[in-house]
Amino acid sequence: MGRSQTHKKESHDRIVRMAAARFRESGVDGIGVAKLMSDSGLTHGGFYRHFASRDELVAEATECALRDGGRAVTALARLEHGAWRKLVDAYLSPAHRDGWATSCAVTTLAADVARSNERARSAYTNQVGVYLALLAGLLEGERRGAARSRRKQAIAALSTLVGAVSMARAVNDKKLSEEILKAAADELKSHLALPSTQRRLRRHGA
Amino acid sequence: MGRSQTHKKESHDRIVRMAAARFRESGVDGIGVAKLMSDSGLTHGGFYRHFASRDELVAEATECALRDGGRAVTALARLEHGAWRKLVDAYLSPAHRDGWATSCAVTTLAADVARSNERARSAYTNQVGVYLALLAGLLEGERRGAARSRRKQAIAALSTLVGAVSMARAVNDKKLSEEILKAAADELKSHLALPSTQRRLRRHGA
DNA sequence: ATTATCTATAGATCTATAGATAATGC
DNA sequence: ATTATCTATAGATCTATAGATAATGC
Repeated sequence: MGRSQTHKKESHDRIVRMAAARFRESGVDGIGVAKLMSDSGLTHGGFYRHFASRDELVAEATECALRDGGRAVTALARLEHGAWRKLVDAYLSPAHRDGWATSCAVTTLAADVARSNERARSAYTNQVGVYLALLAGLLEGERRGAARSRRKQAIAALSTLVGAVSMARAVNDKKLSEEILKAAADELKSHLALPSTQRRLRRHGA
Repeated sequence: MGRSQTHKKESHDRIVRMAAARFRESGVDGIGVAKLMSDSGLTHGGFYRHFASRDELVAEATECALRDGGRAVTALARLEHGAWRKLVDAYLSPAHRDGWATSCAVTTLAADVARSNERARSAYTNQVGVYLALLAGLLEGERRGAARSRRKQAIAALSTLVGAVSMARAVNDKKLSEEILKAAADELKSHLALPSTQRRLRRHGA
């Protein structure tokens, strides 16, 4: 039907975006080329005029998925007021836990990327770097110690976000799932966003 | 060749243990029934006399993988001295990061379990409960606030462990990977294992 | 005329089943 | 005689390719 370069680029982007969503939903091994193409409104025969191999799509879709999540997190981190709190609450929300297709790929694709090609892994590595810089910047706003200490805190905080969402998705006890999200959010907010005196009071009292 | 019930149980266990390792290595969708059977020294035709479906093996192998990791963590948690420190250091060690086949399934199979059957998810849920009880128990040893607070801290700590290992595996920058493991370990050890006065000093000084 | 996409298919692999084989336990 | 495992195969699905078709741009 289409023959123009523009049309081809649109098809290419549609396939990549579809794969970025479906890979997050079903896992990178959970959906095949034929289904991805038909979901994108195309037939599977055309696939290899767009990508040298399935693996190349995996790389492009991973890049796309990471960019998605990155945009959302960056937007929250740039808020004037309460950026840390809002970022933590959004990341650890039931909506993010349940919204696989549009979720942060640093959590959702972690295991798939670890077993995937170098291009996907490099995109993941860069995105982790971006997140750590954002989080360390927010900690700076809270005046928390030296730069080296802030980086460590950023790493621990990102780990907590990723781990909490991973576990909240896997458990099939709805109460436990929400408890995990809430506890991780509370700890991240109380440990890192309050002046140290309040922090002590909160810890030892009610 | 074999015909005894004993022999059958041995074959069954061998298949489950093989699957528990291979599923962690390659992902639940990353290896097929035929390969699992030949790796277990059997032919694929016999598979369905052991399991009603592939999904049943996924459930049993997930239970087995979770038990593996659980044993290792429980052993560390029961140490008289420095249990918290040793547990954190072992979980966040390069050896655990790289040892997929024998690693803690709460991290390694999180995404696969989340998309898997209820039996696998229930096993995962139970194991998370066991870990939280162990960690909260260790926090009690450190005299840290009320039980409710300890449970929250245990959830945040387990999230940090799981997230740090997930990311350390996915990034393809060796230095960043080790930095993630070390920073998460340092934060977990300094935040939770020191008396609160030392904690304040450490945070604001060197 | 070019080329993005389509139809059709090769060859490999997947889950699952049917029936044969051969070691155990009566 | 029973039954754990084997050989063989069905039918679906997977990645990848070859050649046909039809819309664009000269």
